Amino acid sequence: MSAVPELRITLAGAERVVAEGTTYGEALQADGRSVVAARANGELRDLAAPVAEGDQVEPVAVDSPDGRAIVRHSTAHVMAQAVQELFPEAKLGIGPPVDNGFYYDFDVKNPFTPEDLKRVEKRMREIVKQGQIFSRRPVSDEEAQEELAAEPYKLELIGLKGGAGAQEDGADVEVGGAELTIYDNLDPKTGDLCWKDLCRGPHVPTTRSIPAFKLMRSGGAYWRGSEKNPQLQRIYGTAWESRDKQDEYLHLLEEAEKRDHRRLGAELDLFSFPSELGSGLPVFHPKGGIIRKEMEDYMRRRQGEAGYEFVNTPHITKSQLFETSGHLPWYAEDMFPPFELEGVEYRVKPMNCPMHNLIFRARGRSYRELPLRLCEFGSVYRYEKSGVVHGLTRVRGMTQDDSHIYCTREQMVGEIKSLLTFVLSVLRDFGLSEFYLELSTRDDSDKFIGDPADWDEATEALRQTALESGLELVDDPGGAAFYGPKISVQAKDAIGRTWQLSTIQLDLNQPKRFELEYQAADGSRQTPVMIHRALFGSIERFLGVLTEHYAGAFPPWLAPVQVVGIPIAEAHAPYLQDLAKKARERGIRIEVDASDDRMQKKIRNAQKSKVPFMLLAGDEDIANGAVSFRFRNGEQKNGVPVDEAINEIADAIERRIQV
RNA sequence: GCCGACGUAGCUCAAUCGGCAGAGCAACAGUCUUGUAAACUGUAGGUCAGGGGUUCGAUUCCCCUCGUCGGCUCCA
Repeated sequence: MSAVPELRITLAGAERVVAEGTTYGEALQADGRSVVAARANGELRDLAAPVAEGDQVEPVAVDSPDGRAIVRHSTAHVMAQAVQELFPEAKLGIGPPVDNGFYYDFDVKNPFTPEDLKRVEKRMREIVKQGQIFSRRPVSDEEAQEELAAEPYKLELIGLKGGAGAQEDGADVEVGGAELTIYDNLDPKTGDLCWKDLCRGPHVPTTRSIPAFKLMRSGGAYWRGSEKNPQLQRIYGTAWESRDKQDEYLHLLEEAEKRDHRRLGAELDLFSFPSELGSGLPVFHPKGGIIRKEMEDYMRRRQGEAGYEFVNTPHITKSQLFETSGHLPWYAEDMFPPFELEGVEYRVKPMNCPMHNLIFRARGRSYRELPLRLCEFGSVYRYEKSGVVHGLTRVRGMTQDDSHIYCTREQMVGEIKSLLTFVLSVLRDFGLSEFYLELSTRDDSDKFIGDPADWDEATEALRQTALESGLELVDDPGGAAFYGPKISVQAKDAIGRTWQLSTIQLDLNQPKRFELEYQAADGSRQTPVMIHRALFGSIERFLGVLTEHYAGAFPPWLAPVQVVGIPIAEAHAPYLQDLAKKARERGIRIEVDASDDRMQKKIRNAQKSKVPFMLLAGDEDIANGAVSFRFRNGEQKNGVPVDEAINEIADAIERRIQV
């Protein structure tokens, strides 16, 4: 009898010798709970897989990003099993882990109802409790095709294996590697096969290794992400390494719901969406109007300081202008339909750039004028498809703080660089502090116009600047505007969500199409480079984002009402009216609540409307020429002399601080 | 645009298995007024999203339109 051969491996940096046939789980002494998989030579593996000579082995902790993804992926399998048990006719699509959870797509005759989800979740809990074993089994293409003959979508994936594009739509989760594998779910007592799925893995060892999960919602989803394909029914769920983490996540969702700008917009009387106007067409009420005005005033000042020139252009134009710009051939389905006047076709504008081009072209331009920075709060209208309209973040009528900068090719890089600095400084003043950049480029699709060489040059200029900024840069291939590549600034809000705000787009096409020219120092005529720049994205969207970022509790400089004066009793109102008069002279937006509510009710009302400062006055304060603060967090500061109080408020407004 | 859910007073929600539509808050009126999140009493408020159909009778059942919400696709 020969001795069992031995293998040398490296475990978490230390050399070890183990018997052949040892699994990663054994080598790592993994419990399948805190450690759910292994990483061998960089590859994720099942704990049940055998080690190989020379392996570098690391544990994959359940609370690591990979660990969570594995738990989520395994939970998706459990869900699919439950669905097929309850709905035997359901055909499997794909079921990958995603941020915070997972989904699985099914082709079913009838979409899932909330009751269906409850049943599925109940069955899932039974499966988890049963502790079914995830067992990996390599198969040939032919074997897989035979075993999965009843799963048309899986068959399609087998055909795609390794093909380009498989990675983009999540299909690689099913058929990622060189060889196909099927995961069998086995009854832990009898070893009987309960269910199986084509899958790359790895998985947690048993369904008991899934610590916490919950089904969230269902909805339609196109097969492989294309609207040309049939629509499947997707169920989303969340799964976590512990019940606590899951509760934390669910709590975050609740928090996000409370911050929803659509809810706060109504509660704080900022804006509304009258259905009489049509979908995606907001109106701003006086309080929302104040915030907009503050935003716009601020932008006017900053742009004035930064060498921008203010222009104005109309909302409609002859359609011909958009032929020239290239919008109609490439962008028409996003535009409102034309209407005819005096035998000529007109359009509502979806973008301001063509009109700014006409201003540039209105007379001969000299290189001495460049960079020429035209800016406008330009209202544009886009025919957004009915299913995508969403609060202020996706509307059909919006105002962009739009600017078009015309410069020489030599100035291009410097101009983009200073633009990026400008953009970030503005966003910081609005209280946003965490950013990353996204570089949207063209791919080989035919929705882009112009010479690829021009695109390359423009893309490189943007990339160079983005890299120099030191901010994280994420690639977004195929995400460019039809006329040029763009950098977008993504900002993180107070609860960690990111929003696309500013965009900086380079355009080497429109200047040619509009035959824009300037005269260079040597007397020659040159085509300028054009940079599109919307800093807020749109004023509407930015206001929506700020509303969610601040949860409606705007910093004093933006708050519609900055101060509410609250008399302790009716007799104290005139004193506060005097104070209010003084404060208004300092530009402070103050109201005195002289209603016949009781003082406590007035505080409650002011608190609910998220006013930054409450100033209370009763006999005691009046005797001392003072006033008492109540802040939004409930703290108070009593007996502050009136002038001092006004100074404190004026100072907070001026410095744009949050209180 | 596609899949699904939903639409009752300004807001949040009841009720009617087809038979005169109800509450709290908000609004309005009156009474009351002392220290940091809800005083009391009363009044008014609805073509039950809009249109069509079935029915003796529709807010309730069916169809269409509009709008909202959750997804997909798309996007500032």
